[in-house]
Amino acid sequence: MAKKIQKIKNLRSPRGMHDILPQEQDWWDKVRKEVDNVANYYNFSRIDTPLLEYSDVFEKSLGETSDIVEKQMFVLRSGSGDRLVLRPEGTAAIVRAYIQHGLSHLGQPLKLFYLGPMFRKERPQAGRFRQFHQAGFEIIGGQDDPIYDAQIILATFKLLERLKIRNLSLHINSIGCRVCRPNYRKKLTEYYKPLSAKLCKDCRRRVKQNPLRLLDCKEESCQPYKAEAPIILDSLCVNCNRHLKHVLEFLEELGLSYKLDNYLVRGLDYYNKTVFEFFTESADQGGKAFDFAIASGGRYDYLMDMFGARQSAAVGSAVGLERVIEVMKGTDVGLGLRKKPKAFFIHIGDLAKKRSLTLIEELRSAGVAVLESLGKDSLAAQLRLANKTGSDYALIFGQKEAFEDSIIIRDLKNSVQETVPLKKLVNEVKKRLR
RNA sequence: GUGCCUAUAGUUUAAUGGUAAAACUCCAGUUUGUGGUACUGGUAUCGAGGGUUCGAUUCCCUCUAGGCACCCCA
Repeated sequence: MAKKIQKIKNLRSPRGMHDILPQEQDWWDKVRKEVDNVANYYNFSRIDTPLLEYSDVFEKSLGETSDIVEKQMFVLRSGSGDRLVLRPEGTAAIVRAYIQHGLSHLGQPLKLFYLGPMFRKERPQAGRFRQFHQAGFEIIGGQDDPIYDAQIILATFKLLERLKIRNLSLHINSIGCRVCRPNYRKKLTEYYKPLSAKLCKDCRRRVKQNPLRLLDCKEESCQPYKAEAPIILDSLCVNCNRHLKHVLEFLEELGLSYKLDNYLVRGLDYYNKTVFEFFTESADQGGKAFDFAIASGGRYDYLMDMFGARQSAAVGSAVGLERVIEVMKGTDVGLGLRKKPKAFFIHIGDLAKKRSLTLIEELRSAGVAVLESLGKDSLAAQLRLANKTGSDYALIFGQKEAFEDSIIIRDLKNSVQETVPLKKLVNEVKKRLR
């Protein structure tokens, strides 16, 4: 008795995780290619780390109270009971690899880049997914020279520029260091505490838990207080101040315009001194408006410290590729892909069909882009496909031609065709496709 | 994780308490070896599970997924 095949119902990709379908791949190819180009241009070497890491890599480094660690990590338990997590970001894993393999020996600082999927267990929204892709640049080790901050920003800018992202605005700020940040936090808290009753619900909580986040508030009623709040620039220590000043000078030297944004604070604990985000305004007119960054980064000397690096200096950036592609699609710039000319092979009859296999192979190995649909036997259907795929020529090989050792080359644009001997096929086709 | 809205063919959208229309796409064909037009036909257990009902795609509940806001973030 034949077993009944049970259909699997409700097949779906997991929440917030998407298939990248063939129609989408051109965009991704373009992005991957430009990441590669820019990395090459600035001498960044590629590094790939596992999708899984021991949870310590992120828990200790991003901050135990950061949202990512508290509730956004996918945690797995291995057979032996180790806690593994799907990486929620790239930097911590790269620093781990850097330390583990003693990559400081490759020269300092080391310039690395990566591209791959990241995972965060968030509620999905436009521009926010549970599996998403980031490309990033890192300059690790050596001195905490502000020139590296500028180089990272430059490389990131160059990538976005090459991807034709218009109306970019670069926001930059310094969040100080272990010395000056606590001072600023204290000032901020002292300023806000008496105002507590007048603030929005979220801000009242922020005063106690995460004062820096007060600067992020978008609530109308809080804006006046925000405007009067002390800004971090006035609290920076000499060192941090000088660092920021140099970064800005370098950006000016490079002709990169920026907006000093005193309200910019980043979510991860490991940042110090320079933090920055790239926004795009193009999406505001029509289409979806993004009020989030498409790329961001900063200096993370403390992450190096935490992982026990000798040279505790590092700076990096990450680009959200889904967001970038979304913006690219919203502009009318398009991909500007040049179509390669191609030929479509058509067979008629059994003999011709059989011989098609070797003929097509011959063409392909000679470097000719050949399309075919060997499973379709009707001439009309094959021609229709040739037309739809945008092929330039149809190579028609039928019963008659198979006997004569010839083949028809048909120009699909002007419907002119010519019969040529098989021997000349490769050369004739190559000549025409050039 | 919280709140609100949504869920019908591959896609975009209709209608309806009595098992579903249309457009585009795709597939096949319009008499046997010539395409892009036209014409014909085909493709939906109406997100999943349960409940109310004689009967639900249509009403109710749960779950799942999507969107928006919050949280946070690329």
